[in-house]
Amino acid sequence: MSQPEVLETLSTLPHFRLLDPELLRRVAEGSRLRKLESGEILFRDGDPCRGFYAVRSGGVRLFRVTPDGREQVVHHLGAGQTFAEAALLNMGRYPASAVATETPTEVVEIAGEPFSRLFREEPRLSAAMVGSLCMRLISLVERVEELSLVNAGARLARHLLRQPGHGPSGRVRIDLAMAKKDLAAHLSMTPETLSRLLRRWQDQGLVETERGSVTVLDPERLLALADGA
Amino acid sequence: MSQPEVLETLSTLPHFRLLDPELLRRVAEGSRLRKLESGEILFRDGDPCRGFYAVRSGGVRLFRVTPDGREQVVHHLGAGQTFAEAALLNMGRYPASAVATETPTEVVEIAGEPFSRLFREEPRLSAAMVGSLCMRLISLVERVEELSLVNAGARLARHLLRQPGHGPSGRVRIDLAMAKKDLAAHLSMTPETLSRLLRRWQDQGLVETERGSVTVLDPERLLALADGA
DNA sequence: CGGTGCGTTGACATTTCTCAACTGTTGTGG
DNA sequence: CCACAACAGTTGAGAAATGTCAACGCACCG
Repeated sequence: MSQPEVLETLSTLPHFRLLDPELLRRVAEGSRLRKLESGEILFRDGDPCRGFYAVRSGGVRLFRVTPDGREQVVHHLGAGQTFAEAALLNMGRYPASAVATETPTEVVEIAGEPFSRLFREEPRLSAAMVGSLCMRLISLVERVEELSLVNAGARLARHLLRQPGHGPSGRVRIDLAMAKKDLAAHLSMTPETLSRLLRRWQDQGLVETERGSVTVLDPERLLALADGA
Repeated sequence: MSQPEVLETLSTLPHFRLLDPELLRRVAEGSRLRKLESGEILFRDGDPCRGFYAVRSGGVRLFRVTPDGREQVVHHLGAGQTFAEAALLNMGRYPASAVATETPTEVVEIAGEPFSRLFREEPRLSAAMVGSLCMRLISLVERVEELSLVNAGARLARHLLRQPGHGPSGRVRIDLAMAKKDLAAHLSMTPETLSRLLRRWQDQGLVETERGSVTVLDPERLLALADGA
């Protein structure tokens, strides 16, 4: 009964990726696609909780209105992100308001009642959600630790050392998942700084760089740099 | 039957803080306190999952051993933190090894079987866990956004604007939850830089500073700074 | 063959850190 | 109650890291 888009969107969410198709179908049954225009309000702070949401396309802004009428942005969300899970499962009311920021914006609304029941009756569902939340939590904590490092070199070194593919000691090739400029943005530095860092390390024999990959030659010294040497 | 320390530790965890006492007691029944010395192994990568853990005191390091025998640190944990929830609920095996890093280290072991059953039978428990995970997720995402800002001024401005207590427009007093040097560390800058920023803003009439609090006088211009002006 | 965008490099400006000195507060022991 | 140590916070000067702007090469794609 539910549109194919709903099922497709849900199946790509971290929360539900590991669910078996049957269970996923049951989640989808209680869900529907909503198309919004920029500025359209999805729910308001204090509203009773109808359900939680996954962004399929476009963008959503979560905000609170302060006592003096000012709008405080809590969060921006884009495709593939979910929100208001906690509101649904714990609080019964939305703790912030949500508005679409683009035209068109598509969201999947996972209705509260059928979902809550499913959540209660199907431990596989709650376990999957806890699992996906833990995973994201871990990667975010790592990200915070990475970004907390003061100097750009330490951030890059640490990032490289964390990548998988650290096979035999010495000569470890790491495939960059993104373009260098995106990596730079991820590490909160400019592409120029990234380029110069890699250049210097290459001159010092620490790494080799090719298109789309970096080969670590001396993990020891790189580790020292990551610790802030 | 369970030690009072167990109940006390569990009750301070975000996961369980909102649980009613009866349910908390049942979680505690399946838990026990373990005292470890530095270097003592709690579990190894690949072991079947006995349960998950909360650190009560001391520290725990999670690590993986790479194919070439190198030890890769995945994570450090301190008092009040939990780990291996996802391993327990989804995977059945630990994806990393855990070792105590201090003497003494106390952890509460929440045994897998009683807890899993409780998790399956008590939606309040799973809902509380999902809720606490969502909260932490949100605050971490905000932290990442904050740290991603390139210049120190933007990070500080954004941090101030996010604090609660924004009452009447203009003149908003914000009580600092921590000492200035800790705030500086939180924002990944030196105390000197923080001091100079506040000094400059004070001279420009943007804020006033007292011991332990900052009063925002001109939220508008501060917002511009947070956006990177 | 040209255009477009990424990556690199250089010169320069700015921010931020480091080091050092100084101030004020707090807490402590005599 | 006072001297004094310990520590947070401030301020200044200079160094280092990083960003900005501009130019260029190179690959990829129509």
